[in-house]
Amino acid sequence: MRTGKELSASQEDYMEAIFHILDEKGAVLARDIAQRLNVSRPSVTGALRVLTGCGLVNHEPYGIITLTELGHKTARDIVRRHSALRDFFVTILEVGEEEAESAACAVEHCLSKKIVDKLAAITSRKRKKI
Amino acid sequence: MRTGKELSASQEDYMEAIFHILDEKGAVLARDIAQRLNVSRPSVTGALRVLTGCGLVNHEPYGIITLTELGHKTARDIVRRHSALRDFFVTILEVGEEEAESAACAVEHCLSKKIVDKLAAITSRKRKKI
DNA sequence: GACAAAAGTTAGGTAAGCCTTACTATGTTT
DNA sequence: AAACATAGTAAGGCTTACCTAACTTTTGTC
Repeated sequence: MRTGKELSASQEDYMEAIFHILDEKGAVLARDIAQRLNVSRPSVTGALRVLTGCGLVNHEPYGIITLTELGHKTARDIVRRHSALRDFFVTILEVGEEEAESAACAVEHCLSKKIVDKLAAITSRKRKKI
Repeated sequence: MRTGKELSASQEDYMEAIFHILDEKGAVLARDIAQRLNVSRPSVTGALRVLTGCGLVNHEPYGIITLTELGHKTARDIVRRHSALRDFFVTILEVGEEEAESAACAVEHCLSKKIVDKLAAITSRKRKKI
């Protein structure tokens, strides 16, 4: 188990997907992940193995897919970061929803928590003022 | 010549390096690029071939290295984007120079011109006020 | 102009990270 | 127990971006 290792962009995408599917359906099938990420099932299997190895996901072959406590925290952070960025782009930069979303996707994997937090602070300051 | 193709992050780094070396020394050796990017000379040869193919660089084997008009414009944009981001991080987010620099490096390859321009506008607005 | 040093190129290889198709295994449902 | 949906494995491919070793070209110096 390589806990603590930095996740790659695509690994973060998998975490994000699992988090959302869990949220929306209550249970996660590998198939759902594949569909959501536009990826083949074997790719999902591979990703799950790695994420399980990192201590983020609970998963045994043919078993159910859940997030560990650490995984849940991690995924929530990733999702928050994503939202914070999208909100910043929409609220502060005033770009369209769609562009904001894709910019958030692109950037979310390369900014530190510190910087994202500062961006979020700017967004919420403006929201309070208005 | 695949003009118009998006550059990868490392290709942008090469462009940036060439631009800076040209600016500082007036002429570019593959060696200088290698040194600056911490890369082997063969890697530079390969990158130059691709960038030449994209119509950004003028270079024939054993010949001098220059930027095409398009290449110059492209490189200048990349450099501007980099500076704009670093300035935004320093001036608006108030993070340290070093962190700002590395965040700029990380993000510069994934944000649209439009968004970077908006960030730059925020920076210059604040600078005028203060 | 010869020749050594410096610069550049070629050839061949590694590694990470993705992805795929085709096949096999499991497990659930009737 | 058969059939069907779902999951996993095996085997392999592609791309990007590097590397080293060895060779070629250019350049600078006597």
